[in-house]
Amino acid sequence: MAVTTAGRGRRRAVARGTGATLADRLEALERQGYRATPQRRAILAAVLGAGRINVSAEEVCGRAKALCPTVNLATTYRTLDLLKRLGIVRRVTYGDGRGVFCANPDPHYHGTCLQCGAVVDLPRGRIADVLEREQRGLTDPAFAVVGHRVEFYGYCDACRSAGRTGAIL
Amino acid sequence: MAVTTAGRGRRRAVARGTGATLADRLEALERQGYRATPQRRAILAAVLGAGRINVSAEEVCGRAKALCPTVNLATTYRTLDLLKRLGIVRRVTYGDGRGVFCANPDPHYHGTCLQCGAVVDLPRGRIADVLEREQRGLTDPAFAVVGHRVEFYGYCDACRSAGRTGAIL
DNA sequence: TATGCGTTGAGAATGACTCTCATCGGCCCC
DNA sequence: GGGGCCGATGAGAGTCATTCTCAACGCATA
Repeated sequence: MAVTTAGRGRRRAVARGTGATLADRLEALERQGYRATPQRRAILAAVLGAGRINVSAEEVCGRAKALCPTVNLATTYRTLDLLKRLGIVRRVTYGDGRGVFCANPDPHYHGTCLQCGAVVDLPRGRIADVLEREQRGLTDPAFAVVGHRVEFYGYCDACRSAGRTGAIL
Repeated sequence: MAVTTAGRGRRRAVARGTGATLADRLEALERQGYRATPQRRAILAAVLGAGRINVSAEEVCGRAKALCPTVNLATTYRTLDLLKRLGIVRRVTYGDGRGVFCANPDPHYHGTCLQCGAVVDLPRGRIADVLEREQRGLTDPAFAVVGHRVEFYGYCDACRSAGRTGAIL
């Protein structure tokens, strides 16, 4: 993975994240010995094209089809799984169990819209530091904590703009 | 274990939080106008009997069958959904999308075992206060936060005891 | 007892995801 | 250039968790 200078000021050494372009990620794929086929390019471009909004496998397939008509749903799942294993994309799970994919491989949190179910990337900010500190102090005889994931509930921009904020938590 | 209408003689199944017993919850069910049928009693007892370990619908069905042999998987899902709507049980989703149910209706966090996938209730402790304070300060133009959920990763007691702690995050 | 309706079991349907298998198509060696 | 190897693909079947449908059951009330 080509490490860009974009994340220089960050403490974490994972600079492949927000700064990594489509080309960077395709290069990473090839460096691991996998072919950058037209289908894989289209699928990766589809995930990247969604920006901060996380997309389902079916959505990725639809978007990828517009770029490469031969893309198939099975190939989409296979490719997303491959990209996930290589750390190029992440998979998160909706409250209802549906999986969505995001192109931001850096640790971050997610916001799930209570109204439309959209999953949006959120910056970790100070919360991560606080949680990591607290997590070390969390001593429970029944469970040894090694990491955490936070999911925020709320309303996405589109639903708020449309005045749809009535769903209950 | 027989399904009794009152928790007579039994220790409280869930002594934390509200301290609601099986009898309390059945009463809540009836107060809302629903019948406390043998199947529903068995299903509720099955969830309560799991204690701090959260159980899948299939597991609940299996445990409930031991108490009331006529319990069916469809009835289990229906009843769990009803109990969830009444706030008597909670449903949380595994990382892989599978749903598990817990009898603790109070807000709390969950620990998912990286090795065996078990989901364990964890106390919120100081983390909740810290997160709620931070959450109010989280101003993002794309998302309005109203609540949060934390999932910790780690190793459950059984896996640690057996030395199975090799799974990667 | 009769009636109404909430609840049930069985099994089909659904939706997300995974697997299988024949085929395609780069790449390497001759 | 030709042939073989093997990774990658599309189509469709299979799996798994969950939900829906529908006829039958059984409790409560009249």
